[in-house]
Amino acid sequence: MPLNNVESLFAASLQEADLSEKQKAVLRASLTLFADKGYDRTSTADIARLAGVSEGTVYKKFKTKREIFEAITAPFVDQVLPTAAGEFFQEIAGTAFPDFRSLLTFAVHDRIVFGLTNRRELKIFVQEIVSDPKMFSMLAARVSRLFTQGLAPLFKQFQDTGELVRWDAVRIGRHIISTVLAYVLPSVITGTASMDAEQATQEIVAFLMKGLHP
Amino acid sequence: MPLNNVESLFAASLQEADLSEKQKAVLRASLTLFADKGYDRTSTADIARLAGVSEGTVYKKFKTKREIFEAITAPFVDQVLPTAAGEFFQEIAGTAFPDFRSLLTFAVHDRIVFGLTNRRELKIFVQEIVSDPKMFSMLAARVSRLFTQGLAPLFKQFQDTGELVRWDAVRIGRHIISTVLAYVLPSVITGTASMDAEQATQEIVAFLMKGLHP
Amino acid sequence: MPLNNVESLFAASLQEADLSEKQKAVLRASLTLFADKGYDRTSTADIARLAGVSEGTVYKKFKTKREIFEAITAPFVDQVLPTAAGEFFQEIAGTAFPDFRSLLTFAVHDRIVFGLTNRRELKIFVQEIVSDPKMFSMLAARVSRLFTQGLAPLFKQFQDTGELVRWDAVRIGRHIISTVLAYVLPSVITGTASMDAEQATQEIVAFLMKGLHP
Amino acid sequence: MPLNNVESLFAASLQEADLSEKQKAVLRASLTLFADKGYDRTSTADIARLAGVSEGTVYKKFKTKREIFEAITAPFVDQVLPTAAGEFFQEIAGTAFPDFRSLLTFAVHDRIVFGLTNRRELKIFVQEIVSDPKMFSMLAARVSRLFTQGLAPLFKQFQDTGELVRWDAVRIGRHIISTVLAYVLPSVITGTASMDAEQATQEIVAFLMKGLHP
DNA sequence: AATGAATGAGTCTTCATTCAT
DNA sequence: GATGAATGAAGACTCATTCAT
Repeated sequence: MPLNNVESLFAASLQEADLSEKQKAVLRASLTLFADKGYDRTSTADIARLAGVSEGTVYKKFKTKREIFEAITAPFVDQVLPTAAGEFFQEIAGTAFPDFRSLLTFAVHDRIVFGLTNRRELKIFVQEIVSDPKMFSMLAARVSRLFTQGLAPLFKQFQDTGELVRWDAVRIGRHIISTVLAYVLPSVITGTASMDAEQATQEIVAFLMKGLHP
Repeated sequence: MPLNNVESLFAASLQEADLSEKQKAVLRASLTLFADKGYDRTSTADIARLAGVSEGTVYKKFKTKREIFEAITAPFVDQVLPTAAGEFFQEIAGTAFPDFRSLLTFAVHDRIVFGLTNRRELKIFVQEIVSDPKMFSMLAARVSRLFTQGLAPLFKQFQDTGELVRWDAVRIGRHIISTVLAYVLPSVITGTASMDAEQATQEIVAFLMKGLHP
Repeated sequence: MPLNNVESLFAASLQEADLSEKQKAVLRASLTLFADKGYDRTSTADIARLAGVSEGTVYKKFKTKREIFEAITAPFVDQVLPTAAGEFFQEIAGTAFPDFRSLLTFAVHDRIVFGLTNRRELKIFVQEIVSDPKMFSMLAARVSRLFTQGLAPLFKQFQDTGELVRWDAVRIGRHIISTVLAYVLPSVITGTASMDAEQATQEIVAFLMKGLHP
Repeated sequence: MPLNNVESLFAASLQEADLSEKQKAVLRASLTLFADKGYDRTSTADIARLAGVSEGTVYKKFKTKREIFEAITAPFVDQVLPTAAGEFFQEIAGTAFPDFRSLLTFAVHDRIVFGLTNRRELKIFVQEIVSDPKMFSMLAARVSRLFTQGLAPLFKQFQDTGELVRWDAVRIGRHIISTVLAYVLPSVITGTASMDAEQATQEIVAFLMKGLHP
């Protein structure tokens, strides 16, 4: 079963050519602090200190503190989620899943690993979603589209074989996502990685296979 | 089916005798602003303005901004959650549920109504949980105890009749909670109440009854 | 040797008819707090709390915080000092001091007891003098007048008998006062009364008798 | 007779390399205002205005208003007093004083000049001593030690030659200090320098030579 | 007379942001 | 590109004072 190859999404975005070493340090420090204390409770002085640069340097590439935030989260929402979804599809398209359980097992495990790997970015993201309803709505719409457009045909295939209940794709997606999040979010929020991805996958799949059975 | 009779938990706490009308306005304004913009992005000047009082009045009863926050959330975590759980148990104990579906339907519906009714307090709560890992851990421990101590015997009863899968109480609780939250949290975060509690209850119960079947 | 009979100057001023029991409590509390923490660091809320009255009551008799201060210090400077001086003179006039040592011993002991008795009032006074040059100048002028007008004839008498050096009255006064203060002020500032007035008088007189000898 | 060469103690501390021109202006303005109005009655806005800088600048180097106070007084108590005492001793050790009068004349004149030169720092110091008994006790202990340890041998020398009364060093010190302060403090408190150091020295020495004679 | 809730100007402090070097 | 001193607009909080009851 192929593993998620976008493990270090943020690290990848740090490779971008137009960022000096110090700018990257700023991003890294911001990521740490935003995740630890939240955006509002992190000062630009904090960032400069942890990054080991001057306060002026923080503002050389990024015009505002908000821009730093976006440099961290925008890739996440604009590229990473779709990209991840894209790769996800390619995996799915490239692999002939013999049954729904195989697909579910792969998908759940993949997303758990993704979530744990990008734990800190995810936490920043979650904090913002909870504070900013617009961001939540945007994300919800995007995920809805992913299910209604991208995944619906796949679901139909398993619904036709009698392996998947004939609910609409969004409802199915909602059940899957909430079940996965129930295992991933505690690690994201507490910042600990103490989770057995294999065991979690087993438990989730066992529950979902029954819950989503026709 | 008995309905949640703690609908107006916050309103109830506003009745407390030692709060003047203006002090109550401060609490009300704080609740609104904290829920809308978050604790950090709400200034005491904002609160004073919305409450229609001077900034000095804000600090007459509450010595710090944080105390206002706690005046809103502490009742929630210290009394409301246990109280709600207590009433919940009394309902359950007082009512002889003929089967697991009846219990589940009641519980799910009750919590959905509770969540929607206390939408704004819940949002403030969620914002803090996401920012403060300690609060998350505390809440997780409390809920765990609720399931392992309070609900385990009830679960056992239905496990013996073959209606409920023989998983441990925490895992069962996790699946139930995450499924309910998947329906409630969107309303909490966006601040809209546009949700059909009956329909949601039906969908959730249908899913859980299968997922938690032995 | 007559003893200072104005021991409780402040207590006396508290007897005034136009002060209710609560108003007196306000004055008492203010005296304590001003002496302990200084005028600026004492809030009217502190005063109300220690006096056991409401904040409104503090302002019933006294229109401003400053007025409370003056109610404490004005008697001190306007009546107490002159009054004390007056009584002092009467004692001196009434008593035929056989020699300068007798006069000095009486005066020094009297002023030490006076200072220790009114320790807290004195401390408030000293704090204000140090902060407000005008008050210092006023006091200096008053004391100068006391010596040049009131005491000069007396000094002359002992200068004529060869018991007292022929310096001007202000200089003599300066030496006497500074020597006495060197013993009294430490107790005033630290707020402790741990001082032996008899021993101090002896030491001071021994030193002054030599220093002021022709 | 050597003159005190630490005349501009504060100015010297302003030369420190890690202070920008504006930071020095902040210290200078604070010194002026603290001396004029006292610490509590000086606002940081006052300081910024007089220094010609923004309020933010005031807090760039000094994290609190109290730190500014300490930047002014700490050198005074931690370095200046001991240093001054040290130089004072070296002068005394380096110079062979033929008699007690020579020593006294030098010491008194030196301390008068020192006090007048550092008039404003001294005033701030005095204000704090009067408000804060702890500071007074600390200073008193330090000065006591200076006399019992550093000066006692010197005193003994003159006591053996019959030039100095056989009182303990602290008592001798107390008489000297109070007599000097009687001349210096008026200038310190009123902020005027209108004093003839030579004349004052003469008067003080004349009085002390007699008062401290065996 | 007494209360205590209410006020609003003012205080210390923080912080995102700018700019001369 | 990088620095860090400087800014000034808020921010949380205090407090002397007032006034309806």
